[in-house]
Amino acid sequence: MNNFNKRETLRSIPLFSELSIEYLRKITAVSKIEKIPPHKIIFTDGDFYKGFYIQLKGSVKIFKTSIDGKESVFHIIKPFNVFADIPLFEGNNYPVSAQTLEECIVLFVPKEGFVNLIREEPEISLKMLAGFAKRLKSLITQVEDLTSKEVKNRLAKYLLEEIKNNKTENLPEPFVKLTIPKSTLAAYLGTITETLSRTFKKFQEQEILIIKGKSIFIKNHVELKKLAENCD
Amino acid sequence: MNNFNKRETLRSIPLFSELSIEYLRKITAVSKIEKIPPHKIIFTDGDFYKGFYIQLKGSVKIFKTSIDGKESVFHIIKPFNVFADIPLFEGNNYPVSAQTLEECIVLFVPKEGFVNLIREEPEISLKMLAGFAKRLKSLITQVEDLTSKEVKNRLAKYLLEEIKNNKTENLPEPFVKLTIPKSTLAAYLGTITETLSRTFKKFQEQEILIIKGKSIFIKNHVELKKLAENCD
DNA sequence: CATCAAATCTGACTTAAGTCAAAGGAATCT
DNA sequence: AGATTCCTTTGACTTAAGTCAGATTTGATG
Repeated sequence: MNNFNKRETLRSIPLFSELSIEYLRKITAVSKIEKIPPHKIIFTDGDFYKGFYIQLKGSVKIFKTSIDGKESVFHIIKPFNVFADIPLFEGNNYPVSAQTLEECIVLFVPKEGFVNLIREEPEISLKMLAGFAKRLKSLITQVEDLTSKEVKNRLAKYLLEEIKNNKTENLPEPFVKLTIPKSTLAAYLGTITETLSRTFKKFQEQEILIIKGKSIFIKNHVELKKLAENCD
Repeated sequence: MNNFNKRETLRSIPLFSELSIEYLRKITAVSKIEKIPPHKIIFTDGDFYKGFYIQLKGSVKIFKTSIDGKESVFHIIKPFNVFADIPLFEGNNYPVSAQTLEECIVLFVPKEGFVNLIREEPEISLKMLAGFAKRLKSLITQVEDLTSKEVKNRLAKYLLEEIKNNKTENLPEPFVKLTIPKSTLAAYLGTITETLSRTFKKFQEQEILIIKGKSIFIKNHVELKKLAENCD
């Protein structure tokens, strides 16, 4: 499908990179490359668990909606990251929901037999443990930020991370292109759209940044860094 | 040391329960049972990583202190749980701090060679993956609660969980004995002592519970459940 | 390109929860 | 026991951020 040769693709995924040909074949035999349209729900919190995904193109929102309709966003999945792997080891249902933010290409790996594969190929479990460890750290940071920082600090931190991801930090004027809707960003920062909008406005008034459409140009990198570290 | 025979103790820890005698011996050879006095810092965020711990007796607070002195509590470790295992797979330093809340007995396992052991005994990595998966879920819930619930809801939820843990839920009057100081509970709920104190007061005024010293008697279990689910 | 719907912004208002300061209570130690 | 220190509670005040309602912009679609 598309430009995605399956064998080649699997090789380039860190999780599988050191797998023997034999096991690689086993996985290609059962896994499926899927193209998913934008804004499509991939699975919902509580659905029966079928398997996990490896993101190849586009981004996916991992979230949960509470009884009263409030949405919490835990992760924005970018290419080559794995998602929905927790239930391989805990529980029989998806603990969260996933929705594409744009058109996505993913590799779906059904759970059947995968745990046995892990048992046989210790390198995979070490890679998975490393992946889990990384995510645990990121969630710890998220909890810490939610309890000890204000929205302006969390937004500043997010923007700095995006600048790093896009490698524009050393430009005279670093910038960020918003790839997710503001409503999703708000939920990811643990707030609502109105508050996010007001925070952006404040930043513009203080001449920290300028917004043009989906692009945000950083005017005062130093001040943004101060805000991200909570020393304002 | 004490009533803790090392071999016996290791057997009773889920993580190691299915280990062959040979490996059990390897671990007992390097691991150490330690008695730690109350309120002692075991390690601090940023310290060079030496190994992980298995809680045998007492409870330990896993936390982080921000630049401006605010404390976030991520976990209260109870017996037979593992802590400080993340850096085995990610980074060279402890990402959080740990402090005993009372006198504790722990088993310390130095990192040296442990990762190799995992490589050789796939059952251990599966157990660790399961442990990580469980903690990821708990942190996801924590993030969700912090973003979508108020202090009263989070406190109600905590109390219900404690009732379950102490198995007093089916008594005519369920109760909880606070094993941690209120300041720690406040940080765990993502708030401060003053707010926690006021919330307890409100609950008493609404006759949901009665506090006598360190004991909390639940008068209105139904109402507490409603609060925990955010339908008040 | 005109129209509709969705996303975003703005203003007025409310409120949960934080800050600061001070008073009780409980625990610990000679 | 008495004193010191720590923990918890209470009151008065401030503020960040949520709610609600309406305006504006943007994007999609025929």
